[in-house]
Amino acid sequence: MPDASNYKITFEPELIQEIENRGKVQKITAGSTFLDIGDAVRNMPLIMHGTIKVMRQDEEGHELLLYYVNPSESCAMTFTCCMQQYPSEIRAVAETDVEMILLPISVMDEWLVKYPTWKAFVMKTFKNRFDELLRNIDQIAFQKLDDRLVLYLKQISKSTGSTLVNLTHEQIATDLGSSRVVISRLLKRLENDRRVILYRNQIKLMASL
DNA sequence: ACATTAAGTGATT
DNA sequence: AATCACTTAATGT
Repeated sequence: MPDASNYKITFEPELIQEIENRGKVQKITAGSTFLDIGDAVRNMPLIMHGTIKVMRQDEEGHELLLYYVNPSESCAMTFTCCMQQYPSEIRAVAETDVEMILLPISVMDEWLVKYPTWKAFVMKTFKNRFDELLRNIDQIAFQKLDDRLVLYLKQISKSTGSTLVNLTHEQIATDLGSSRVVISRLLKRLENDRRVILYRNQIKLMASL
């Protein structure tokens, strides 16, 4: 039986019970795609451990990082897709090894009226994601790429709890929807300003960042 | 020693 | 800021 105790603060005991009764545990390994663009959404994931990376892709196959889904969260996009059975607009890839509880989408409607905390949870994930997307739009529209890069690096280091970021310039570029050359140049400038130190496959963030 | 992959750089659009 | 073309550096076999 799944253990939903992660969510004790969020949900009332009866709801925790229901989640544990009706949910199934699924583990996915780092790097595997758990939902691709066009796939049908059949389950509502509740993340227990790990991080899922949600991204979008344009016609030429360029990827753009949308957001991360962390433990005690669910994906706002799956709400919108699964309620009306629309195919997924996004791709979700396990950033780390991930453990989650899958809930049948049929419980959505039912719980929405039955459990106030469930409704609050759904609304909160919507609001959080919406706020974040707005911020991202601001960034893309109004901010220069170097600011975005700095923010990106800070976010990574915050979520890994380390000042060492183990990514290639190439990977960063695809996340930010840019090209490797550009990222390399920006990073070089940051290094000249003593805000980072560059290694192969690794970037050390300095306190001055 | 050689091949492969990551990163650096000038020139062009 | 993106792309091309090329160089240099690091790493694996």
